[in-house]
Amino acid sequence: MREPTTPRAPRAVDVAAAAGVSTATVSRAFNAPEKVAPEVRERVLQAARDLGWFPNAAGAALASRRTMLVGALIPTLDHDVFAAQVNALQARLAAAGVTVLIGCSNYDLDHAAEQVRVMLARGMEALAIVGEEQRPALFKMIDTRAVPYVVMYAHRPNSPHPCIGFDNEAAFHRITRHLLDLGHRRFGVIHQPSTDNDRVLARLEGIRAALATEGLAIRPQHMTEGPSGIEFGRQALRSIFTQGEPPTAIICGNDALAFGALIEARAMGIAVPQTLSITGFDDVPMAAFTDPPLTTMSVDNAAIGRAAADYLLARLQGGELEKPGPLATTLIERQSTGPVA
Amino acid sequence: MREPTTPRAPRAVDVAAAAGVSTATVSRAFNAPEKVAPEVRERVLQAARDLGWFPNAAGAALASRRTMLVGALIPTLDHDVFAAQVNALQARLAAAGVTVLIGCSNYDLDHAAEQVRVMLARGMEALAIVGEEQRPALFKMIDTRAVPYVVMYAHRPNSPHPCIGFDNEAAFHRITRHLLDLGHRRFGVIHQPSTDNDRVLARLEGIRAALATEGLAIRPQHMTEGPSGIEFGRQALRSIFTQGEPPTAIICGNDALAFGALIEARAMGIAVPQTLSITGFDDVPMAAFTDPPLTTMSVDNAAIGRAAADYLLARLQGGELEKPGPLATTLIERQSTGPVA
DNA sequence: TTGTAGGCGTTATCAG
DNA sequence: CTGATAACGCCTACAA
Repeated sequence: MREPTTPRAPRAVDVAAAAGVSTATVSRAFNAPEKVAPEVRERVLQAARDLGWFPNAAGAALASRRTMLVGALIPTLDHDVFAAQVNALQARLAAAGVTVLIGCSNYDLDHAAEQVRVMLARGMEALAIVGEEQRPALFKMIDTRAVPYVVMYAHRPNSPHPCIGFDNEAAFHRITRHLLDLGHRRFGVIHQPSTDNDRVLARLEGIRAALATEGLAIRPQHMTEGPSGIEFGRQALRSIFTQGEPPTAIICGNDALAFGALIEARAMGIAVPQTLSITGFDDVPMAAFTDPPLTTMSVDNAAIGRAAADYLLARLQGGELEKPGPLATTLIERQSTGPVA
Repeated sequence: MREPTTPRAPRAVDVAAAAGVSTATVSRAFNAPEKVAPEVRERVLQAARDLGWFPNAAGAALASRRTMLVGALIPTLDHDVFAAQVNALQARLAAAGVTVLIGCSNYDLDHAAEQVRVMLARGMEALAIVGEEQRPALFKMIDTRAVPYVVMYAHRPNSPHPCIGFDNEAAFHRITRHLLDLGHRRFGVIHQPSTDNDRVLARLEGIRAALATEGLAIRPQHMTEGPSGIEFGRQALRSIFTQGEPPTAIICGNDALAFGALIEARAMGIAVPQTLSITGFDDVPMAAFTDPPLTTMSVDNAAIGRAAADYLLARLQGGELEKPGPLATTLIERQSTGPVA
């Protein structure tokens, strides 16, 4: 039979009374154990255990002016890439006693700014934000409060923000170069929605710039934009192949889109890579096992999360760090790309 | 040029002074606008905007004894299933002004209990926990503080906890039945680590019970347990097919394992479904596009998150609800299963 | 409708 | 090493 517990949580005074000390000593026993006589400390800890007490964070935050809270603002959790980053960020920060609060913007800039407001109100000591394309008000709030922050996932050389991520433009320049080297001259692109999305925009720019070095450009009808996912990849490939002379290479914004393209190519009897080369981005586990295996770019998302955590932790410790450099991406050449026929 | 901002955040008194009212009115203007004269309210809101002020959550929590915080404890974010649930939970709760704090246990029970301790210390008003297999201390802490909670993802008919999820045992009973109906009599299983994992255990029990109705059981060498993922799926299939008379049907704990089995079967020249039937679980997007398309079980994870949010919200509003029933799962019959040869 | 004043639970300062 | 005591920022009776 459960005793009729009072839902009221025990407080420091209760522990103090039980241990026969003052609340100051209770506090010290938890936050600065070395300042308390071992014997007394043990008595306090025991009393706390008995009562099931631990410091109330709101009270502690108020008094100490430290919340030990860091916020992570991402588009959505429903995407491997962001989930992996946050997961790593969180693991790293947790080890330092910092709790991570996650906010999702659902790719909506106003929503993102609102989330940051909430986070700041909740006393985040630092922030990790995905994407530098944000409402000015967002960065203004952060600035006003002088909260350390880092832009995660993307890294743009001339960004005014500290960024931890890879250079999207360079990465897609690299992919495009790979295809150019294989002799391709007619390209198609299947990409995610670019509105308010600096990463996608940078990727498109990387493709454009690489092609321009050879005096090439993509025909408008071979540029397709739509929801990230297998379904749109299929649709887009079919659309591209019914719009005049088809490309010999298609660059996809991520692996899911590439899977869709691969599937539809097979359905349409288009030989990959003999007739058409296809590239992805992310290198998800399945990419190695499609038929043919997908040429794609590997990004270490966990490393991004860890690096962001380390950067923030250092800033919290007071350091004025210099802006981090870009993280590397690796082109994984598999069999979905080949020399132009 | 940015002015030399004082990093010190403005407080309610500052706003009060600026608006020529008392702090009580400032508070009311934010928390009970209807109790403030429209004109005064506007003045306060304007002053707050000018100063960039919003209530400090720690102070508010302390005074109001409400944190508007709900915790979600999951094994890891690095898994579609949990990320989707949390994403939906969070979206729903955010609409009610509640912030979600996520904790990851990494499948470690001690870590999970520790996370709950932290969450409780931070004043969570309610908790959503994945899995009912937990340290007794975890539920004791929750009970002691009389915090509303719900076990998410799994639903077991006789669980002492309020559960929002599907019945793992019934789901795998159903899959097994499907294969039995196709005439299969020799089975193999490829599943995730079962240690401390009630969902996996329930699934295995569902398979066992279904087979028992036909007087059948799985040979030990055809039961394989390992890390969830394509790689182990491949390995396990190969192992199963080198251990005496092979099964004609293999039940996998999730789609990733099934993908691995499918890939390895193809590599070994085993015809699916003619020689071997394979089933997955989760119905991830890719499942519809493997060769052959995968027979699997569809679970609406977003619905689980939403239902958990609704349940918790109702509890928070004071209702003593009855325990929710199980959510449905749907068998998606594709071409990776067929009649026994 | 508005103001006054006390308290929420902890930590930090300063004596002792 | 330990104990009073005063913040911390806000909310909420209660009184006006």
